[in-house]
Amino acid sequence: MNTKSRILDAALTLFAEKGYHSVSVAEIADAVGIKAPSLYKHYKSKRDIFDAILLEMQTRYEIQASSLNMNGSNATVDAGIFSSVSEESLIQMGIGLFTYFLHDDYVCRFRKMLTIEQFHDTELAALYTKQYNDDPLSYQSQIFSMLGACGLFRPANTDVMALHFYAPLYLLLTLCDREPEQEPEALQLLEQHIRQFNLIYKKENAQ
Amino acid sequence: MNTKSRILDAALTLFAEKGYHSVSVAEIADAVGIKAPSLYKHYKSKRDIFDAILLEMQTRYEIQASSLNMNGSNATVDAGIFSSVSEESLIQMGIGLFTYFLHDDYVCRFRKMLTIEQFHDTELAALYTKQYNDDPLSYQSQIFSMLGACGLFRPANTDVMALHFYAPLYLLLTLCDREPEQEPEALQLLEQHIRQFNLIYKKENAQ
DNA sequence: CTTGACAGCTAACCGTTATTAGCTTATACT
DNA sequence: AGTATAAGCTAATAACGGTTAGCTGTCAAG
Repeated sequence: MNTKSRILDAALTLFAEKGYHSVSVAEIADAVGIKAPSLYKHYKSKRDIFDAILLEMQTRYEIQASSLNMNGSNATVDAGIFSSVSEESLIQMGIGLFTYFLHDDYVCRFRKMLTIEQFHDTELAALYTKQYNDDPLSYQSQIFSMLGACGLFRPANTDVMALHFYAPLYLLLTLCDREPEQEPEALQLLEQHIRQFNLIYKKENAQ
Repeated sequence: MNTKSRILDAALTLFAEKGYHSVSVAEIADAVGIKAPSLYKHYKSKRDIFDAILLEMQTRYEIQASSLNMNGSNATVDAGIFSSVSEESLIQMGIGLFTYFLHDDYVCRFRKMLTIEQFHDTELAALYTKQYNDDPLSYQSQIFSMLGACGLFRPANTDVMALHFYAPLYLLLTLCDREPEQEPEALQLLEQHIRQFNLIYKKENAQ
């Protein structure tokens, strides 16, 4: 990996732990293994590094999201995948989403950074809300409306269903960001949550 | 209000918006209407101000929590209150908890500050987890286990029930911290959530 | 009236911070 | 070979950070 992206990587790690202001450029340089002034050969200011992280992560997210059709309007989730939806496949979806969010190194550090910086700037606040509230919720909502149309789930307000499905996931995710050692309990609770969710919303006669 | 507590108040406001490190003592002094060195007549360091906020808010919380019996072990929630539990009373409980968390000025600013500082220090992380995850969840769990014992709710894993009830509340709360103008939609969604929750878990023959 | 504590001020200090200037070296291109 | 560009370095700068010293005025207690 070249120096320019190693700087980004080191900066992201530090920003995620202590926040933008609490990290000095010397610290970032140290983590990369160069001296502070050398950073300026690659980025024109400290703020520029932050902005580059933002840009990088945003494009990364959009690629990921559009490949999953998680982006707002044009919903074309393949209903075929869920035509034979089972409890296990729902659990797999939940745990998959959860562990991706939790273990992808970049995603994880970026989320922590946004968490710390969200009140500084309305742009960052909007970004956080989009990535960790609005997009996942509308994605889930679409899935449940399809499952409802297929007759697999009871008819119900799909926005609320999405909230019921996603909010526990979100809570446990932010918990594990804070206390990584609680991950096993969190995973167990997550599985119980999805099982109970399935029990509650699934039509008795379905499958 | 005397200067000493006005300093605490101003500092909390600033820390909640920008985080500890991004706020200078000059800024705090400015907000109070004095010069920076005068602060040192009341607190011996910047860190001391932060610690005073922590102490103040922690005792405030413990008073509030013990009056609601939200504190961990000794659960003696008065089951009588819920002996005639209705959908409306459940909604009132949820919205009451929500608006208290959201509108109490001190509670709100302190939560934001903890959100920003949670990754700095394991003590702060533990405090956040206690106040916004563990305590509310175990409180709700106790309530639901009582309601289950009364035969008003279907038997189910009460920890998961608590998660189902509280997690949406938590998500919407952190959303409103970030985007206060979304409060009306959040409140509406919250009410729908509780209504659906009630519909799902309540025994059909109850009442 | 005197004294002493309190709470404010200005000036100064010293460490840290982001950033710039200018030098050196190595690599790539002509 | 010669030259230009890239990427590192050291040294320096200017601003800002928290903090201390020391002065002034106020006000209550003796």
